Amino acid sequence: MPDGSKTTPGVYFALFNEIGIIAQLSRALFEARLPDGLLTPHFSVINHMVRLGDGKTPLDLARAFQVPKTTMTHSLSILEKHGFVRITKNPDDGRSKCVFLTDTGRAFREDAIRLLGPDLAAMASEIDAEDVVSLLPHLEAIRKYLDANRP
Amino acid sequence: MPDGSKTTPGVYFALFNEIGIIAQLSRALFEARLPDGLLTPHFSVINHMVRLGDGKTPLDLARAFQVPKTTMTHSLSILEKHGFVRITKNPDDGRSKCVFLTDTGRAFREDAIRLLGPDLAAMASEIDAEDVVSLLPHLEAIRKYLDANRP
DNA sequence: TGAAAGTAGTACGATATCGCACTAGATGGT
DNA sequence: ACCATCTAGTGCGATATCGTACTACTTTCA
Repeated sequence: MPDGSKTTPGVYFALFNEIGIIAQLSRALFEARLPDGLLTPHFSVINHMVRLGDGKTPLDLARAFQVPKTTMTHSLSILEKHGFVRITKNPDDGRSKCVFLTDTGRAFREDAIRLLGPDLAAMASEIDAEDVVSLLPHLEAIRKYLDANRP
Repeated sequence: MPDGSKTTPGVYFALFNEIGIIAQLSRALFEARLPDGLLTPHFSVINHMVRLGDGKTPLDLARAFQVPKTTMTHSLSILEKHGFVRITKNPDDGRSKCVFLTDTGRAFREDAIRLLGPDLAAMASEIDAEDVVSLLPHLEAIRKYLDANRP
């Protein structure tokens, strides 16, 4: 019992343990395919803007990724340095800014996805996509619970 | 289709996205309950040693947590500074060392688990433990696949 | 046994993440 | 209109993570 492995809390321990390791390994896999200095967070921000539209504020993005705004400021400065995004003043709010994708940014994402294709295809041959689909709602529920109960 | 949301690769994107966010949120939840300068990796190493036995080498631990050995060296130095572990020479291999738990380290873990109890109990009321149990084998399969196919 | 190759750990430097504190601008109550 | 309060973004400092390169020791094999 002191190890918690059979108790109810132990189940959640095990869950977060597995998830933490998967997050780490999948991140490493991603980054092995990205060009030189680009990391998962950089790709993720671009990907998010392609999927859900650009023009959001840095704080919107920070909230979407559940990171402190200082972290997002830093990530965006990297993306801007690479020419992947363009950051403008927000005409509706003098404190704020807006982040827009550039063609270079879109191309970066396309390239990354293309380079990642073979890895995901290989994975699909061993981890059934239907299985993954059935996992997603449960993970989503856990994510939403944690998000709603943040410290 | 360019967003990948309906394609097979898109499913894996979504999976890793959810998992990444859950890892981040659960980590933040953990750390809110840990004393001052202690973080999840510190707790995890202690917890691992309680569950699976101490006396392992730093490299063993690095492999168990899928982190570079330099990261583990750093984590262990923190744990040693706090008096949670004792690091000795390995009598069987002059290059190597052995990491042992101290009573202080065990007490730290007990305290952390106790402080975390209410959070996990609250979670159990919304996220069914049986659901989590049924997720674990799938997550384990994914983790093992990723581990076996590291870059 | 002696040299080549491999392994454990560390030092160092680069970058990421994040908390704290500050500035500039917006908002709300009087 | 004014002042208190709140909010968006940033600068700074601390720590975590990780790659590279190095040392010391071990193993392998001729």
